[in-house]
Amino acid sequence: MAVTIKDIAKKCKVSITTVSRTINGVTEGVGEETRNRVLKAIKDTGYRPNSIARSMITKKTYTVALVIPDICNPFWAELARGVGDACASGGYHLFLCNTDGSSKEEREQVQFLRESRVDGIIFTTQNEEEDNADIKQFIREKYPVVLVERYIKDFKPPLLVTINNRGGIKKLVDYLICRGHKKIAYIGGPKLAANAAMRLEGYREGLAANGIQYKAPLVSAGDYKLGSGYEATVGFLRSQKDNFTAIIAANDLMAIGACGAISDAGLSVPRDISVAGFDNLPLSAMIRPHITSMGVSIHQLGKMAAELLLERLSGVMEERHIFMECALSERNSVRGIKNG
Amino acid sequence: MAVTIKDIAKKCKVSITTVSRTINGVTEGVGEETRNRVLKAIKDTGYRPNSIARSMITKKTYTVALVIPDICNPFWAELARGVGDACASGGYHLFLCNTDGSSKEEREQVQFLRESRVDGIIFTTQNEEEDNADIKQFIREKYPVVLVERYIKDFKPPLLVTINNRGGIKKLVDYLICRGHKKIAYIGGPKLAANAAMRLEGYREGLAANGIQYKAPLVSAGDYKLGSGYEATVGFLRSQKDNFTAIIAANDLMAIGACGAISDAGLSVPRDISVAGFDNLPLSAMIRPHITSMGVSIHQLGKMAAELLLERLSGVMEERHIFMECALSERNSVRGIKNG
DNA sequence: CTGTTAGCGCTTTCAA
DNA sequence: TTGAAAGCGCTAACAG
Repeated sequence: MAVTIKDIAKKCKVSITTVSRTINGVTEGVGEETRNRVLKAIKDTGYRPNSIARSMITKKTYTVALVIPDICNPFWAELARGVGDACASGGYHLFLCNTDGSSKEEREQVQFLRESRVDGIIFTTQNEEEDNADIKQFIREKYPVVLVERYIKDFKPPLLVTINNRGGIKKLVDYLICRGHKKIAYIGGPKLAANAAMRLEGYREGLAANGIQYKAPLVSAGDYKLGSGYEATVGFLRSQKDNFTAIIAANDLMAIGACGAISDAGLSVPRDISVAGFDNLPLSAMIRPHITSMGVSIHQLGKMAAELLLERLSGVMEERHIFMECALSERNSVRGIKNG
Repeated sequence: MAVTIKDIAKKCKVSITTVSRTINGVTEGVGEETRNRVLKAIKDTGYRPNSIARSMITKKTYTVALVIPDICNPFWAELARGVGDACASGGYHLFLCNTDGSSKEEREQVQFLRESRVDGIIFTTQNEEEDNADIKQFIREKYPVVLVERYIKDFKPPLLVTINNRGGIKKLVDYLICRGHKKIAYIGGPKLAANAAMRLEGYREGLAANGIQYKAPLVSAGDYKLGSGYEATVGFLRSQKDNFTAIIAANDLMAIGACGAISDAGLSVPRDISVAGFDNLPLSAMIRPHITSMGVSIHQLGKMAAELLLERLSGVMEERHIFMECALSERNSVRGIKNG
């Protein structure tokens, strides 16, 4: 059996209150000598206060939950690290929950909050299955929740971190056009994902701003996974062979898939076709070719989300919406051309 | 304030004992009619039992902690997913802790166990800083801990999952030799890592078994990170140009780095130089070239570790050592040659 | 400066 | 079939 506050009290012949005070660093109300005796007993026995018991009274667990689709996806891993770092700095611990996009797991975590196991939750990504009724309800009840890149129709959550998707992709289009490309294919995200819609908008807007006509055959919908980028590119290569000189993928994973397809077709990136991605995964700078990508610091994204949550948990009740701007990381998957 | 068991009891005009029984599915001792009334009240109020209070009595949290160096490393992410999946299946929740290899964070988690916030811990990787005194002590005290790929000198933990590093690399050497390679360079892991030593042993053993002499200049020590694979390869290319036709990297990340260096030198994998890795990361099958790699299923590795822990938590006290065998995933970073 | 007392929300004997 | 009461390990008034 683990040693408890009672054991220490008995050992030192003081009350548990005195021990409690010592543990909690309450110097006032404990004599120097007593205090040292208690401290020594704690050290000798290896006593650790039972934080479950403590939580029961304080209603604080110093624990938060992060809900993501899949930690194996480098984007979520990076985000999780940012969240984890911020939590650690703030003295919080982190629950990890992989949902694979299912809302069942999300509900699980929400229960966790109700069961007072966590002080707050960070939800990421759009759940495509339903209308987020649970989360909406939950936020209305003032539970500490922060949403990351999650857009709920007709509902503005008090704590939200988002990326400028539309603006980011638009800047990427501008960039490609500056580099001489005029025929730019686009591999989008899942039809139901809100941020995919925004990215697509950015693409259209970018073309329009440069007086280039939008062409449906040059747009394909992927699922943000590598394979779909590959497939889409195979499709472009088959049916649109000479109608594009560059591909923008709505995320880096699909851009990597696109590069694979191009390479498998015996062509070269960027010599034959340029490819640009979105998200700016650290991975994109590691592989060949290094993928030129638009994005925010994902680690920072996670960090900010966690900081927002911790602030809220420390009592700050203000609404906050952090809107992160994208920056270009120019690498070598895009080349300049003369005649698009 | 959240609704408690008391509220339900009051609402139904029964004792909290009756409510408790209903919550816990104890049918004996609760009348059909009473039971339904309670169930209805629970549903109406959205009551969730406070699991902190429950844990205090039962001494169970249904929570385990996973301690890894860095979730951003795809190896650990994959492992974490395996652990997470097994935990979810068993009704457990998962704490994630990134240590960056520092033992401070590890100690943190151990405290967590002492504070009865988690029921058990999975520790991964060798801590290179010290002698694992804390963990050893902890295991001796019979705390539920499972070690993954962690080798502690003169100490056999009761619950352990390891990879056949030596045998795996040896098989990889055999494979390359079968494919005609005789001059095989090797990029090892960190000098202090126990599994790096085993992998190096496998390399030497593989050469010896095939009557090939070990040559120190063809061996370089990396740190399991991509950059070190790159650097090592640059070194080989500079000073050992014609002395090798293939490179074995002690992990896939370094193999990817090696491919990058080769490509940057204007050479091609596998045409000019073959590269093989270890770990068999899913990532290795996604990039170009697809990296031929030896390894175990990382997801499975994590799953087994978690299952071992959950078994232990369910009362099984047997010692278990799972020794996972490696398998080759033949892809296209290695080519057969006639004259090594 | 120190201790007594009353819970936190729940489970678990033990009686009724 | 039910409930009263004790207590998990701790904090937090409130006394002394």
